[in-house]
Amino acid sequence: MPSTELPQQMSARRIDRPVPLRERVYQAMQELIISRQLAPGQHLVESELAEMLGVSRQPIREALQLLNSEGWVDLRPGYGAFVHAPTEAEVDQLLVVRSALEAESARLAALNADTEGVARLRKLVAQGEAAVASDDIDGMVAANAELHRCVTELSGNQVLLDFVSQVDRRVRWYYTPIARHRGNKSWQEHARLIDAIEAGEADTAAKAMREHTERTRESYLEQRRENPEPDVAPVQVRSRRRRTAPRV
Amino acid sequence: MPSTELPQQMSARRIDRPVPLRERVYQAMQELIISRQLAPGQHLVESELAEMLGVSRQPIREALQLLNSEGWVDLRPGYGAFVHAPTEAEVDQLLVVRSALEAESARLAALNADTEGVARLRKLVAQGEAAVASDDIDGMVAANAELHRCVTELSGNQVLLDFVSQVDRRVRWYYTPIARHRGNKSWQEHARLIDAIEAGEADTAAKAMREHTERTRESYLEQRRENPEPDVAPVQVRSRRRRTAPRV
DNA sequence: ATACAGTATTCTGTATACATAAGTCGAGGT
DNA sequence: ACCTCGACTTATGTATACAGAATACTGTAT
Repeated sequence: MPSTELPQQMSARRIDRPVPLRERVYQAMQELIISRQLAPGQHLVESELAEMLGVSRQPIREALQLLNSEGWVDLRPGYGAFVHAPTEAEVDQLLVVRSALEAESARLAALNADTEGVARLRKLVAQGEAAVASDDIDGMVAANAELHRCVTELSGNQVLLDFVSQVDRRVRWYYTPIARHRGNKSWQEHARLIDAIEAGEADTAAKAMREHTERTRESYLEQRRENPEPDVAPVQVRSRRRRTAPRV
Repeated sequence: MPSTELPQQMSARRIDRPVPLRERVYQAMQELIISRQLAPGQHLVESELAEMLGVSRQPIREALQLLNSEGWVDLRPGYGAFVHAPTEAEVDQLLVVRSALEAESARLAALNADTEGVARLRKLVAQGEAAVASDDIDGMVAANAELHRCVTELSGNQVLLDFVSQVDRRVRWYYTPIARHRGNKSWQEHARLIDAIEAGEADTAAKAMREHTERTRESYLEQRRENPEPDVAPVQVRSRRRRTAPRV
């Protein structure tokens, strides 16, 4: 198994606080999963992970608890941890949840956002359109993610932000191999959304966001059907290697 | 610190699977928190919990990870775990999230529910009304919880059910000391909701649920203001006992 | 009396070690 | 050839032990 570096320091963190290994492990594993280095369905052996990341089993176990609670891995008691393999139904369901939460975000943002907040949104739209114009796909995706996050922040509801963030990370994972599409259209929808937020029209904003996310969802499902990459390793139960060590 | 029994076996569980201690600890601690035996703001010392529950620190730590990720306790790295002390703002925000998620549940239930599902809902309403009639408060609360859960189940969206369940447990915690009120009115609203679900009127159902939960939320906040029990122990930093052991 | 600095203690973070349950492989019988 | 039973292997579950960080206390000086 390849060795991997643990992130030295996490970003938004109190100064000089040594970040516990479990958090670095959590972060590292999440990225390994997103990047498919740990494939869906794969059996995660604690001792292998420990060796791979250069830590003991304990921080691994604690990180696995978190990853499990957020739907990244499945834990079978007494058996082990497995990278979660989302089914198409589950992806769809998750996108529905996101849609509902983001619509609520938009509604609240319309009620709460001040002019400064709207300005932030406008700026992000400009960034996104610029990225589209220059065919900068990563920039497009980044601007999109930030825009959605910004709307949720402007809702002023921290709990909502927590939930949306959680959902979003999972969606982005499922989404990763696909992503890039629906460029221009999407930004037009964004503009309309922000108009509603600026005008303080809660219902309009919610509706705009819902239609926007619904369209994203449809487009996602469509793409996925054309490109049935994901649940390739559906029931791969165990990656048991040879029983006995290979003798030289 | 008083000693406490760990639940011997959990309910919905594969047969003969020994439930890991971490899950029993998680369950036990959640109940200790809900029942206020562990008060908001209280510093949870791992070794004390371990002794109290008769296990080692490791399962305690793993349970704390879960409890943290679900908002029951706060972890300060290098310092310790504290029972989360929800502020009024947070409770409000959580209720908003629940409102949004349950409205979505109702919408989907209207689209998905079959006659058998509607029958289940009707039966629960009957139970609730019976409980109201006989002044059986616990029965009322239970029927109410089951009804809401049932609606979410009928949505056919498992992911949504997971999220709603999580939110619900937290809400119920905040709610515990208050609960009992708004009896009859609430059940009338339920009936209207179910009518909409039966008729397959998604928007009406969603609206009914939203209004219902909004009203519950207002009533909750009102009650809380009259009865400002919760964040009593807001900043109690540490429950350090004596420095040196008391000599006899 | 108050502020500061040093010291002591407690707790967390992490690693190691052992017990147990789950699963796999192989042999033997039908 | 297939199925069943049994032993073995492996990984998880749990406990214990140790190092280090954070905090609270105490004593002293101003």
